[in-house]
Amino acid sequence: MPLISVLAKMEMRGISLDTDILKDLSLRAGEELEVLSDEIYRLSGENFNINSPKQLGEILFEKLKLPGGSKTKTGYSTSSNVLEPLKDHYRIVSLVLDYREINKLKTTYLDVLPGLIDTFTGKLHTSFNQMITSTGRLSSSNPNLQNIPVRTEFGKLIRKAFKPSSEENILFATDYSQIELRILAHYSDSERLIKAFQDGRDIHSETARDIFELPSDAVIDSSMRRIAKTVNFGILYGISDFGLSRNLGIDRKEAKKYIESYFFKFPGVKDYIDRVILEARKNGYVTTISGRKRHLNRISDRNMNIRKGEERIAVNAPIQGSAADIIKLAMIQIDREIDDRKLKTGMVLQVHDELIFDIFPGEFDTVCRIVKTHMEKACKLGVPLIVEFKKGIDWYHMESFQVL
DNA sequence: CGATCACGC
DNA sequence: GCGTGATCG
Repeated sequence: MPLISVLAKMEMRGISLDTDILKDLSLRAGEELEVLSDEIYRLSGENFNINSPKQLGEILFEKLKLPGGSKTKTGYSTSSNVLEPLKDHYRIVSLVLDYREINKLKTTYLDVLPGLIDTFTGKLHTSFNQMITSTGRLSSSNPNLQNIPVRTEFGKLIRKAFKPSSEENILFATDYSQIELRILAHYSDSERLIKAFQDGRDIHSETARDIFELPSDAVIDSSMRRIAKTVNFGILYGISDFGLSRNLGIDRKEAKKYIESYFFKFPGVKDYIDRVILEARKNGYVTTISGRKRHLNRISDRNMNIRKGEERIAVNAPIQGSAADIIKLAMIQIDREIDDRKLKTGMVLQVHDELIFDIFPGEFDTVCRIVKTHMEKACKLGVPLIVEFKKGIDWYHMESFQVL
């Protein structure tokens, strides 16, 4: 059951892009960048290239003597992880972060996407690559439509330009809820994790209760939930205290406490991690739910950094790769049923755990059922697979709804 | 062309 | 953990 024809159809179908919206946003971004750069130059007492990490580092950490200091071999690190903690104390840092964000959006999306519209079809056609990633995920390029901004409000506005193929059509988006953590629950057979998913609980709040040792009815504030969410992601990525401390902006010792506390509360997860690493050492590879292999030739390397890196891959690859397997199966089955029923609705994008459709008038309810069924039944795990639904007149104005 | 940075999951 | 892409030097 090949996926390739599904991808080919998605690529050929393309997606409609309203270039007027992007042109307007680009203009606004340009004006904002002008204001920001003028102010950055004024505060630093000279003009320089803000886009050059080297020049920026010298201005911030040598000329203005901001605390923080060096990091990389090429000089000072100016990554958002370094700048973020400084932004409330130094206005220039806050301006630089704003500049970075807007400049990124302008140069990567606003000014590029309009030029990639196919002159013949009038649409944007990405390439979905099946042979690139080491885990079995797809990748998308020219343009990459798997990294369209969603996090910041200005970035999210870009999604207003992505529209269905006609005024009558509707964009429909479905995504797997916490698929990777559910796969972890499945593989680890962790009682706590499985119970939480079976009861339909908020998994990050649940984790917060566990690692902070709070009663089950305790109210979880946003900062505790944020920490728990980062810990959960860390677990999926094969976590190190170093990585977690960097992500949370705390010291390693504290990060280590969170991890230990997590493993104490979720012993099944700890066992799974140990098990999959042993499996990798024995076989030289790990596998996904459908049997895809990820080879790990350096899992027993003498160099600890290399070894630990391979171990993180051994933990993450089966989880990330199984999620990719599952959504691919769903895509094939959805495509077949849409085809069998001679519907005009088409799949337009896949974003790892998410599918986006261009729905034709009159087909809405049918397509919702088809997509829900095939996504939720693509694979039987020890926990339910849950899919969430949104619809809208463009990729920005998406409203959640239930499919019964 | 490697390094750095930032966007997504 | 997995990607793509812009920019610098």
